Amino acid sequence: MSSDLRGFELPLRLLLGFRVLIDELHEELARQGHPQMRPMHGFVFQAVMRAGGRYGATAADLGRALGVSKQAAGKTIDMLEGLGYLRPGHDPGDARRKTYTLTPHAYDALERSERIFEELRGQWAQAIGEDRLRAIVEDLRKVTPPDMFRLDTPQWFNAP
Amino acid sequence: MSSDLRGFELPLRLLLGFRVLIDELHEELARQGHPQMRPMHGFVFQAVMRAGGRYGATAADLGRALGVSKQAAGKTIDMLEGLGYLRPGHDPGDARRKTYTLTPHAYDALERSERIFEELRGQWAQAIGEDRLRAIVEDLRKVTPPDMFRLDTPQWFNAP
DNA sequence: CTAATATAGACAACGACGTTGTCTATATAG
DNA sequence: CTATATAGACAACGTCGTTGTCTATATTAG
Repeated sequence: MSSDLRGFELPLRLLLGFRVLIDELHEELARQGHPQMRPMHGFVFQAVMRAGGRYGATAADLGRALGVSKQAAGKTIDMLEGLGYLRPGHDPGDARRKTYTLTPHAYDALERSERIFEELRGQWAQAIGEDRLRAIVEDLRKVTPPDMFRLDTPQWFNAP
Repeated sequence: MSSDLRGFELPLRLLLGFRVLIDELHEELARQGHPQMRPMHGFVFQAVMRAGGRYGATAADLGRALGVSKQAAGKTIDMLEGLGYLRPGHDPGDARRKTYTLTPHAYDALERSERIFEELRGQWAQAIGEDRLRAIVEDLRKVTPPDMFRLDTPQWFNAP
């Protein structure tokens, strides 16, 4: 674990940091009534809110937002509807659009995620210092793109 | 992109940082004679070196190291053998074991990856400062597990 | 030495999840 | 009015993971 990964350590630590946060988030979410939530879902919820129009987002909207085909987005929507996180609607101005919006259950999950992330952030701040933690986020902003929602769906992202 | 992702920003930045580094690595690797390398492969190479015995690693070794089934590991091995990154051998002390070791082509890829990562690290250091960059890695060590090689194979990790 | 158990590897069936392609219905632009 | 673009449904398929089964080889217990 020592000398043979000088250059490899930075990317690896970034990935591990992400995974630690996401894994702990979902362990806690499961305890708080959302055992079916997957890492991908939070991003999908965000995308549903952003990508849609006034009456919600369509599969095509979602596909564009997440960087997948509309068919793949449609399957994700079906699953989330089945889990009670999305509900169908329609756009009175365009009969083609079959829209979806977040249910209260989904907002609950988002709010809980927010709180859990803040708790985890607090733990990290305790471990490394609030200033250093803030510095990490500020620094990463300088070297990462501003658009956060093209994720190209990693598979472990979807793992149960 | 502003207020509705307070708690979400830290994990997202970590992921984006990882993706930026990995994507740029592979763009450059492709230019340097390794267009077929995928994000997963570097980890597999590391695992082949670590997980195996004196005569190389088997599919079962690799599966354990990467957290996937031996069948999945076997398919990965087949692909990497086809690309010229692994070559078969055998263990004189155990006729069951069908071992694999890295080819010179794989070592070339590893060395180039190392150099490219150092370059990217240099770019980041220029953007945010060498001390801050070092701090990021040191801090992340404190909040991430020491064992880095259980990755559970994300799919985009495998994307072309 | 032999018998029971564990492990390596091959093979097959299957499942999750993504893709592309085709088709119809509705909007929108010329 | 007509041509083009887009939404959505449906189907076929590819990739990559899984589990289950089978044989060969090692290892351990009696």
